Amino acid sequence: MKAVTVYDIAKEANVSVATVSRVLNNTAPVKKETKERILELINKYQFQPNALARSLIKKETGMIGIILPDITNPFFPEVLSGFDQQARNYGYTFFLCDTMSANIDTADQYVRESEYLNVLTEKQVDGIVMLGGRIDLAKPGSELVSEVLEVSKRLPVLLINGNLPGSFYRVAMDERLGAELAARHLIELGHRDIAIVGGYRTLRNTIQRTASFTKTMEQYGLKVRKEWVLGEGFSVRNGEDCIRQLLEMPQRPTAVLCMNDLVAIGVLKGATKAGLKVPEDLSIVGYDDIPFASHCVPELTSVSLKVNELGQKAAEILHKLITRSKVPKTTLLEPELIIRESTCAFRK
Amino acid sequence: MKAVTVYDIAKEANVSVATVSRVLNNTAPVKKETKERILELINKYQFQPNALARSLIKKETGMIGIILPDITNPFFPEVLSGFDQQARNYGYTFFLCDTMSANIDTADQYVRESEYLNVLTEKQVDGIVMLGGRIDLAKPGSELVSEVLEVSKRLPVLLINGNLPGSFYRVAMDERLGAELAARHLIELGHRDIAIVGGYRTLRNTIQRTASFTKTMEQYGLKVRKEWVLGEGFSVRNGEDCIRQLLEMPQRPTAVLCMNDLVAIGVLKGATKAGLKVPEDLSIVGYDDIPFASHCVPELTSVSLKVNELGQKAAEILHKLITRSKVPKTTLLEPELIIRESTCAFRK
DNA sequence: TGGTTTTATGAAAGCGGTTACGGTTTACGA
DNA sequence: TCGTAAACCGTAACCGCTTTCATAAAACCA
Repeated sequence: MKAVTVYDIAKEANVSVATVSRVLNNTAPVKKETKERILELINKYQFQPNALARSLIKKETGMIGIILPDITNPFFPEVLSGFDQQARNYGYTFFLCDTMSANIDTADQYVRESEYLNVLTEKQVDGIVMLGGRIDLAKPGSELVSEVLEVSKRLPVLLINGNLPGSFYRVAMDERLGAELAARHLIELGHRDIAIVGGYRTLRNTIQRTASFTKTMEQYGLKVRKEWVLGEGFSVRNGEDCIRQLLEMPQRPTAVLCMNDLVAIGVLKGATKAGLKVPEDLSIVGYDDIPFASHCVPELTSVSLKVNELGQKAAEILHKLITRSKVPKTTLLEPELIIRESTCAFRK
Repeated sequence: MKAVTVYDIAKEANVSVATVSRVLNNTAPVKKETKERILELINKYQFQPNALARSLIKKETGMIGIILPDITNPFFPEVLSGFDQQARNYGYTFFLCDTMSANIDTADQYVRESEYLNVLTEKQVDGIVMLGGRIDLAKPGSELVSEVLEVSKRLPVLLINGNLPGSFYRVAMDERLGAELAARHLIELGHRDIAIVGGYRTLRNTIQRTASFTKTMEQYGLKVRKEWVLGEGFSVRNGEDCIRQLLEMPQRPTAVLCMNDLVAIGVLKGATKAGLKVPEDLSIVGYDDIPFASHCVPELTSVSLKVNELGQKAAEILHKLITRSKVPKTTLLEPELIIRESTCAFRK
């Protein structure tokens, strides 16, 4: 069944394709009865203009690409949801590009990001959002970075929570503030012995949070023990590993700051299994405030990134970039500490 | 900065665009040295063929649309992940179309599905997957159904877990088997008083599971109390509501089958808060086996839909449809009961 | 060696829209 | 009544690629 085109409509309406196009786009005045005749035919044949042809000449597609490492991590759907809410208002549709589904190693993931960058530009997307993944870890001058830089010359690229300030447009959370809020909260509850677990020691957010947390502690005259800063990863499993290690130490912390909620859940799980009561024996602060944070037992105190808002903001900024509005290189959002049940005052 | 085109390459290589196209697609023999010269230029200018132009004439885009209600529900990312793993092998990129982000009411959602159907066909996607949402609830003959039917005349449409067998291609879990497995498990643990909570009474999966569960019970000479079949929804909140209601009844069940894991988590949460021990005082079986099911305390016994596999299968089938291979109208996958810690033998 | 196939390439016609340009009408004010 | 601006509409070029058709040269075969 061949699809109907503007030519079919034009012929049957006894007008030129130009006129059809004009009523389609409301781009020039058309006589009322002509317009109605055309509209009727459009309706009759359920005519749908071919977006490819239109985009080809208009040089805009209304398509955006989002590259992220793993849609299975609940953090990302939340960002996506916010992004979608906002992007929809601008009429964008987006490609979801998952670079990690199916547990592949990071080298492969590097290739994936690169591949997607290619596919997306070939498909002529209006803009690209990169979220997490290798680009967050990449060093200035690395191959991936220069590739992204190259792409961003051709079309808007926005990093969410990305690294390398200055080189790229990015929207991110104020990591320092988040860690500071967590630190203040625990310190004010009377905790002195606090561990920091999870994350990657080479990742910007982990570094910044750790630094800020330490700094805040120091402002209160407290120290963070080196051996209590541990973990390499963002998974539940990682949290379980960490708490096991911590509980084996001669000196145990009374509170733990986790680099994300999955890790926090792991810690919670591990601690509970080891017979500890949370929060009485151990206070836990998560990070990200994913939806499940409020569904744990006990409900998790967590630094809320207002992730949804992050997504919304990203869509807003990307749209500005696409429409060539002035946009600051970096936009920071303020996190908020959501105090729930997994933290309480330290009791001797 | 204007993008480089086949013409630019052709001119500089002293050949026609046809030849460039031929080396690009390996579609006809080209003299070796000519080919090399062209390849070099392609590399030199980082030439990327415009996919729009190509798709316009080839009548295939390598793009797929996935319409789902709420990416924030962890069930969907898991399907997506599986879908992606497989779709990638075929070279597809996909649009994520969320019809519910931002908590809108269902009427609005109806419009969204319809809108996306339009947008996707205009963008000339090669196929569409519909997953959950209104189409699952729609009655034969309803406006949405006839619309989807109309679309599916033009391009392959695949329903995951969809309703209306016969009318559409669909891949789904064997709901009857899942409920049967859960029933058997609980019955063999000695439970006699079992509640069924969550879901929507008008939804196929809820109906089928309830029927199958009831039937299995009857095979053992047991009955399901009417007042213990309750709940309208798939949220944690809904689970909490249900368990509260159940605990207020004079007769309490000793086990609960939940229509998904979110509901199960709600039940777990509510029961724990009410001072019950899970599983000693109450056995809970979830449904879906989302990743978090294994992260709860206690870890959740759940009917595993092997959701990832569902996604993979969907991609496989959609690809077959796109390439016009023979495909059965309905494909059923077998669920599996994952026994963890939230169920145990009934003790008087 | 002459005929046939295969290789190698270009010219040009699309794919399905949008839009610049130009030519008629019609409307309107003086 | 006439001049000018606005309304209305068609022709044709163009977006960037693929593909058919035709042609010429090279390779193969008897």
